[in-house]
Amino acid sequence: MRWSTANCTISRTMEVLGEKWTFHILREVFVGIRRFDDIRTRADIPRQVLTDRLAALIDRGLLRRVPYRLPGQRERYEYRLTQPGLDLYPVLVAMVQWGDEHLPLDGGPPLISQHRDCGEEITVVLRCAAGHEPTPREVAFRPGPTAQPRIVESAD
Amino acid sequence: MRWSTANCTISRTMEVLGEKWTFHILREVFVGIRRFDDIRTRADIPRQVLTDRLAALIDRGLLRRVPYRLPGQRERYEYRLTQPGLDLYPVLVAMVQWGDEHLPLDGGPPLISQHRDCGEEITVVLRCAAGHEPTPREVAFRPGPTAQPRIVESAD
DNA sequence: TTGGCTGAGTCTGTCAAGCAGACTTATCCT
DNA sequence: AGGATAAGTCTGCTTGACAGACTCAGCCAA
Repeated sequence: MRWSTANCTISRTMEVLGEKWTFHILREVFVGIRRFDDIRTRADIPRQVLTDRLAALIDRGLLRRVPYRLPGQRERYEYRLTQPGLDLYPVLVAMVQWGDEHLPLDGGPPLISQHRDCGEEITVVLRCAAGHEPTPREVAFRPGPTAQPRIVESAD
Repeated sequence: MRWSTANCTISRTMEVLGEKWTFHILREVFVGIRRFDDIRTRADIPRQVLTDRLAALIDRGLLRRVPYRLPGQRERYEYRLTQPGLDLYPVLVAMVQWGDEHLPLDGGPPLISQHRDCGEEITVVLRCAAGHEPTPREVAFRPGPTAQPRIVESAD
């Protein structure tokens, strides 16, 4: 394949999600842990790093700060998912699914995602526009409209 | 929630996939780029880092080294996905899907995944065991069998 | 009204990791 | 013998991760 990957979607996505603690933070927020110290102590993230990552996630529009106030406390902020953040759900579920299969714990998974309405467990499946559900081997990548021919440096 | 995340599947998965260049490398291998220098120049990864990541991915069982020989060249090795590696396909597709939606390029995506048999585009969908296809908001996490009560340090 | 508590940070110094650029190695071809 | 090539290793600089201490704002109780 003679296509550049300079503008690849994976690269652009990893710009936003690619740093070490990002998914840990998103996991916490997804399960309902929204406050700085709760996230920090549960995920065991260094303060500085958490500060930086939260700022980046807000900057990128995946989280937003929402004021809250505990009785007898001053107003503080908690972190909630925006719609773009919520849309990462399939990524999280796919990762958990992979981890539960390939890095299993004795006794079963520590965390299960379920359909709120019926309580049944949730998985991700691959599906093509024609309704088939291919296995990974039945899938291929092809260049899209904005694929760029790769620039090969000429010898000089 | 008073559950520890010390053994969370996301943590265990990120141990394997969480470093900066890992997904870039997997992307290359998924699209059929399997050789050291091809991966390095296309993804623009420092040599040292690529060496380290490939070794880690082999160590974790996501890639394997396969000997090959170009005409008039000595035998070398290329890197191919193992079954656990191939099983990451839904994660990659979910990430690409998210990126194409939330970090779009003018003119459309640079890379499209398609069903090999029918050529139709592939997406991931969330589905529960009862056959529903919930949106992210209709989904919840709950502790599984190996969830551990969180240890809260007592003040002393 | 002073002093302490709490959540959410910032500051500082150390140490590991990322990275670029040069060098190495093994094999093949001419 | 000399050159080409793929796949590395080596060296040194720079950036980021991290722990531990410090800060800051508002609230409360004495």
